[in-house]
Amino acid sequence: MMGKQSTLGKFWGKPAANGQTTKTDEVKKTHETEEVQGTGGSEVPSDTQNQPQDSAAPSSAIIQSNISETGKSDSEAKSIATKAESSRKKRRVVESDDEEEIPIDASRDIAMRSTSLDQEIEPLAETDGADDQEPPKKRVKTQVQADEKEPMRETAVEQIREKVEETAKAQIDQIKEAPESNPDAVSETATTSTRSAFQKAPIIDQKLASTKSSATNPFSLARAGTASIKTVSDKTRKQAAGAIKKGKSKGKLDPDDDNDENELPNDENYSPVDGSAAHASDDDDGKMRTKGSDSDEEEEEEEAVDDEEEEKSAKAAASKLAATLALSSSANSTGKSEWKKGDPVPYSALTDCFEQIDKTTKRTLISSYLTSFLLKVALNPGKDGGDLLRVVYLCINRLCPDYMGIELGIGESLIIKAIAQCTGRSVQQIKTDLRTVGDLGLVAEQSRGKQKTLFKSAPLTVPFVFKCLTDIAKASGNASQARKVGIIQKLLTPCTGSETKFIVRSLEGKLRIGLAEKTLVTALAHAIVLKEVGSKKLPEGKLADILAKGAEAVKAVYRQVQLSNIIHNRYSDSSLLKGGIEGLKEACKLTPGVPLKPMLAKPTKAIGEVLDRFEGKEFTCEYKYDGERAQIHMLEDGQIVVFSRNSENMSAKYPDLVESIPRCVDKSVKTFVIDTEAVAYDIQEKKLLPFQQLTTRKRKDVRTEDITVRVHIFAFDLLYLNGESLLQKELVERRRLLQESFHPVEGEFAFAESSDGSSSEQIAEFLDESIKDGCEGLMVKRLTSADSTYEPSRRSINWLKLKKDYLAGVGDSCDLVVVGGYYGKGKRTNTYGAFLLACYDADAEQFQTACKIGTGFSDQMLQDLYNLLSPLELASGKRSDIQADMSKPPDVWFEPKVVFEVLTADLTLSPIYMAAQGLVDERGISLRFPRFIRIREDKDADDATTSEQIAEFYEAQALASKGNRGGGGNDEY
DNA sequence: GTGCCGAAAAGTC
DNA sequence: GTCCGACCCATTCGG
DNA sequence: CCGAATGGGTCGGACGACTTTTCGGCAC
Repeated sequence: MMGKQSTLGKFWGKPAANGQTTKTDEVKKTHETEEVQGTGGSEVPSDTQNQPQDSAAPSSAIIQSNISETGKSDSEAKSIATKAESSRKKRRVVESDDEEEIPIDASRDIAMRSTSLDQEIEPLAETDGADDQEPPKKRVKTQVQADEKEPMRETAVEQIREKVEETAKAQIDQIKEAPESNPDAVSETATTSTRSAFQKAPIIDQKLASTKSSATNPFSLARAGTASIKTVSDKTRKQAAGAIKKGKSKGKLDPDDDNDENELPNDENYSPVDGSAAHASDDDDGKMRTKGSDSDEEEEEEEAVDDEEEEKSAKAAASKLAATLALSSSANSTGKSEWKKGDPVPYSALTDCFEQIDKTTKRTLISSYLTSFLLKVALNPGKDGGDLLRVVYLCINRLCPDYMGIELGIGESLIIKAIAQCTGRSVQQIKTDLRTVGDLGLVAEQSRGKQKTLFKSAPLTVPFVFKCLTDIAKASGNASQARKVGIIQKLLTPCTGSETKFIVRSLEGKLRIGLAEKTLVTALAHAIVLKEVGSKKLPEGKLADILAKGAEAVKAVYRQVQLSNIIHNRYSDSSLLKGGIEGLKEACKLTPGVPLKPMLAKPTKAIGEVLDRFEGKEFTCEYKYDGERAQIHMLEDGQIVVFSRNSENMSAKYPDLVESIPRCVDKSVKTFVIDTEAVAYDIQEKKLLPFQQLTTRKRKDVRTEDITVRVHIFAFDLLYLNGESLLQKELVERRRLLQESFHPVEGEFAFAESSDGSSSEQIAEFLDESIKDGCEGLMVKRLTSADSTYEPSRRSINWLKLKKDYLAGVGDSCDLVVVGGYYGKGKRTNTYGAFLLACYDADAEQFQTACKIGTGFSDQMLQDLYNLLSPLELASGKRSDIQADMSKPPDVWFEPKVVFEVLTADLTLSPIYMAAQGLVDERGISLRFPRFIRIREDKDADDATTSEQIAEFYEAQALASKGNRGGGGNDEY
């Protein structure tokens, strides 16, 4: 133990010696006399890397194996699973006609009801209608896929174009009369061409290699590697198992033999799966880059260069993308992700794509993988044409646009329950696995993997999965949880291979593959462009150019309108892309009633940094109110709608605003969108109330009469006025219009306090003021120039926020004892992911929990902390001198010994933490936004911040804002 | 059935 | 909300 | 002059306190 201590000592930052001292230190000078005797450890953290891993004591060996050996958990799981297997009940789920339904219907209805967006959604409605009438096709087909009749295509480019061409053609006449039976000419070519392509993948490879210098350049680089850096966990292994039969959907399945046939050779070609990409070297990557840009230059003139250099860079990027795209498309087809024309997209096709994405961390690659998949879907979007939309939703874990507020109502516990039932294992077993594996999806997959499937159910399809998810979301009321679990089982049962994993992750709401909305938008944009380009022959530079432009256009639209709207409006109907990219711009404009992503601000560490950035430029400082972001819209009919920061419709929560806002608007104003902060307000005292007060407002079915917490609006931006979008205007202009169009109303509406001063002193002074007035700090914004436009989510961080606790040495910092630990998940698997901290009650000689902490650690630190703390785990559980709420105990208890220095923004009264309980309130005190700073090596557990100190901090904080807030801490609630 | 309580989920920061 | 890490892209530095 | 190093910006994913809402289970 000792040995370890000192070894580890080297890792930690220096003790307080020359670092800043904690607030605690100052308060408590008495203790301070002790010298920092640099355990040899107080050296430099820099040698951390070189530290031989085994240098720590014995336990670390265990840890080590734990960490590096994924196999371990694997085998564990295996044994458990085998046991469980016998008891497993087999459930055969026959896909019902449910599948025929178009799930989107539901959401559409809701949309119409809950917001006035009928217009927006119209296009979708149409198609739905059409499809609904379509008689359900029975798709029992002979589905021996003609495997390969096509001679090889010349190049990947050819291939893509061809695919585009024929399918596009086919699609049109096809949709309405869905080719019933066997692959007719149309559908066949579509499928086969790609399929054969994929089977020949290696050959293509060679060809490409030889033709690299040819005109097809950008595509030829296809083989850029996915030097997979990710954990070589079993997912790769499993991949092979993830075979799917396609081409059939309902009814009994045929022997899988034919599948296997397809499968094996493919795997053969593909087999060094992770290596598959491996022949692709970084070299290639490099070449690709340069070549791409070369060609670029050649192509220059063509387009009116509206945007200066940005344009160029975007192009370069796109050309690269174009290149990777080819790769992805050929690689993509390696998975068995083909499906027949008119058939619903197989879920496995999607998960294949996910797997591919999961293997890389490179965003461009991710994007191109996705692009080629989306393209495929776009060309063959299922029988109702809505699969693209569904796929997109599945990619970002949504069911519908945010503002419709459809939620799954499913969390970890329920999923665990479902998995347990589905695999016949106990909830406890699953939880145990979760600890070691760190991901429920993987746990589920492993659990499933052990089961023998006697029957094979029909494979999952995207529409079916989507339908299940919406069903889950819709379920409510009595026994709804059981129903949800039932649906989950229905989903899980037919899962093969990695499908399980992704189903579960979808339920959890986290795909965890490095793909999220932003990346998806670019991928979608590229897919759309490619589809438009279709069969047209273009010089490759041109293509890159178009790609870039398209992406830019779609992104621009995306900034104004939710992603889902884009698709809703344009891409869900069968005649995908009616209006094309250009039409898109027209169709998706900023409209009152449709929320846009609010602009965000970047944290700033010092006033100096603000000045650095805004040197010599005009800027303004505004109060940063401590409330809730509220984007308020007024529609043409005078209706007021309030959206939250995450585009949730909050109108129901703020009926008072709906009533009062019109009073603040000038007569001339017909429609608007303003960006504001809603702050709790004491109408009697005319003071702002703390955030905690605001959150106690009811959220649903709020009637104005029984509102207890009044709200004051502080407006700081105007995005739309009388039919015109102001996003592109400079902030000065927007602010001017804002002030012209609205007028403050005492106790209800005001403009955010602002100051245009630009010296360091002025800012500092204003910052102090803001805090005295009960705000969090300042927002600093450019006033003029192109950098002052309102750009939702682009340079998403064009505003700066300046909070007192960011400023070095200003914020409250405490030294707290680590008393408990929580196992980490995801990338924190195999270390603790968070810790339970306590302060010290000197009188009672007890430790009182104060907060958990899970941020501020580097990966290395987390690792080191595991090594340091795991020996302190108490087998016997909580020590009796630790006061803690036991309803949700940590995974492990520690002997109180290690002290963390922790920074916090605020202190809050807590329902569950014990710190300083009884000193200022019945409740204990906790920390808002706690983050780890360093280990206090120089402190022992009983040198930690004491309860009294915590209480003092709290009082001081209440005092500091007394000027404008309800008095002290006691009478607030 | 009703009312109460606790756990889970979702959403704010 | 905070924070870290990987990637992308542009710029600068050094041979 | 070109490749390597550097640095800022983005994006994704770990994790925090606290509140209301919803649902299941239990006692009555």
